[in-house]
Parts: sequence; C-alpha cells; structure tokens
Amino acid sequence: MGLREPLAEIAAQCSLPKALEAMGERWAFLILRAAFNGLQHFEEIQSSLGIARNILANRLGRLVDDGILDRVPCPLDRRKVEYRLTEKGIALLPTMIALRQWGERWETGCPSNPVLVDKRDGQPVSQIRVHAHDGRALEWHDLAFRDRSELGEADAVAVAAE
Amino acid sequence: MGLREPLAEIAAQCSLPKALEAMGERWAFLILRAAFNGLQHFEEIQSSLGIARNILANRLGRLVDDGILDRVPCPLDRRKVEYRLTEKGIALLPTMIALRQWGERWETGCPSNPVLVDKRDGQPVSQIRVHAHDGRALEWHDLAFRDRSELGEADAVAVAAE
DNA sequence: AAAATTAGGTTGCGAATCGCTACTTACTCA
DNA sequence: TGAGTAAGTAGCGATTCGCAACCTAATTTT
Repeated sequence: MGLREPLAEIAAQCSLPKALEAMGERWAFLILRAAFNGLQHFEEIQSSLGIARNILANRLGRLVDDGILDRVPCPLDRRKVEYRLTEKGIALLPTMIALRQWGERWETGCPSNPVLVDKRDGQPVSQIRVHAHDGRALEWHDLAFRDRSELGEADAVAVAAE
Repeated sequence: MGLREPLAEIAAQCSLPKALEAMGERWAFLILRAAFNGLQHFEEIQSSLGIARNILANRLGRLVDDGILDRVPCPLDRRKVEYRLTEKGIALLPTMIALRQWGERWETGCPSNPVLVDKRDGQPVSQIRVHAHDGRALEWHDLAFRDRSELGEADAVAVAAE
C-alpha cells in the first residue's frame, strides 16, 4: 500500500488515488460499515467481522491515523477503547451506500439487511446517483470529463464554492 | 481475496462485502477510472497507471469475469483488444465519483483534474449525497439502519420496486 | 518473404502483506 | 488476591505484489 512512484503522479492530478490510499485496503470498508452500525469496541468489531486481531489492530490504527476514526478511552470501563467516526469518516457514507446499492443491484440482486432509512418517515433512502448542479439526475451519456482549464471563470468559482 | 468463511456469513446479510469482492482489490478502482476516461487498451492502461503487467492482466481478467468490463477484439487492428465498460461497470460511476469527491474534500483539499461536467451546460456535477425517497438531502443524523422485517408492507414493496 | 515492431500477455523470483493462533499487558470484578 | 475481560503484539506459514524477462500472434517495414 501507500502510493508507489508512478501512482504519485496520478494522485497529483486526481483525488481518487488519495482516497484509495486511505480506504482501498481490504477490510477498511467493512470496519467502516461496522462503525456506522454502532459498533465501537475492538472485540465487537473483531467478532462481528471475524477478522484476524493483528489485521484489525493494524487497520484501526491506520483509520485513526487517517482521521477517519477517533480512538477514545472509555471512561466507564477503562479497559475498553471506543472507536468513533469522525466527521471525515461520516463523510464516507455516500460512498459506502453507493457501493452497497451497487452490490444489491448487480451482485446479490436483492435488498440487504439492515436497510438505511430516513428517520423522519421510515422510508428507505433512494438510489445514490450523479446529479447536475440544479438537481437533475444525470446518466453516463450526459456526462464528460473536462480539464479544469476549460471551465469558464464563473464555472471555476462554482467549483471552488462547492 | 474471495470471501473467507466468516465473511460469507456477513455477505448473506449485506451486499457490501459482495461488492467489495469485485471492486475491493487494489487497482480495481483505478482501472475503472481509466476506463471511464476512455482508455480501452492494455498498453494505454498499463502506461497511464504504471501497474505491473501481470497484475493488470490479472485484474482485467477478473473485471471481465465479474461482468464489469467486456473484452472485445479490436476489428481495425487485430493485435489489439478493447476493454469496454458494461452496464454493470458504468453503474459504478456514482461510487467512484463519491469516493473521488471525498478525496477532494478531505485528502487533497482541492478539486482535481479532470472535472466531471454535465454535457448540457458544462457545469460540474454536484456533490454526491444521500437523498430521501422524495428527494430531500439527508445527513447522517437523519438516518438509521433498520431491519427489513420492521418495514411496513407498503415500504417493503417500495424497496422491491426501487 | 524476412525481419522488426507492437499488443497482450505469462513466468520466475524476492519482498511485502494476510490470516491464524498464542502470548502479553492493563484494567475490572468477586 | 485471583479469575476474567479488553485490546493489542509476536511468530510463522500461505498468499499476493511488483519487477523484469520472456513468449506468442498479428502487423508493419524493408
């Protein structure tokens, strides 16, 4: 892991490799999923995932180093440590849900448990999609990659403000 | 890779592990990104990513096996092979964009090149988010995981129809 | 037609990573 | 004080990774 040289060049251009450096390792997304499901302690995560203890320790350490999880000693039982999602970690929710929905649609073929619902009305969330700035849903054929230098001034500002 | 035993149990419940089985390997997302950027041939991808040839061959083979890429002999130059995104592969776009946007926001701190824009007006796409069934944008504190058995009949139908 | 080139791999090998099990350290509870 | 639990760490074999060299088939050059 870690960016090897040719990759570093790409990373200078695109943020995807940088993101993958943090989340691209095996187990990272599953640990994140456990965290979103409310699991906070080493033993909870270990037994729920069946991951080897040394690997879990390694991954948790890295996720903490990357600022995705916080490691706070549990005040009630000082043997325990709580791993909590940071704001940065919580920001990965759309990515995780999108990947999960893709798995539902194309791999398992059915909605999986548990379902992510809107607390307000108990309805499942809708499919994660790409939207235009004005909210229209976009398909792949509506989209193009464009160099930032090709964007007009106003557009460049819009990007910066996003 | 491949689901190991304890993981298989989780996969029966949640689609995320299944999705990770296909896309969780190193390089998978970067190869996908290359494909979205229009690269179709082995040498193009290899030199753009700097990935070892044997690893690339292995990954391409797996992505083809998983139905994410199609491998079609190039009619113009029969030495070449074209790797094209399938519908299933294209369906990973929201996941990839979400991960990239996360990297922009939390890792590199700036918009990266090239930018994904709406062809219609040339505007960059908006941030990928979780939305309610009626289109409202939802934050993490608006959401809850719920067992499918807890959903009412009408809701269950809504999930199935999604 | 023979030689050189190019695309797309395959093979071998050393280094790093993974996963299993056992051990350690720190704290809690009876 | 002794048993038990939480969170790691250590050792070791099995995979996987990455680099470089080699291979084969199709094309281009001479």
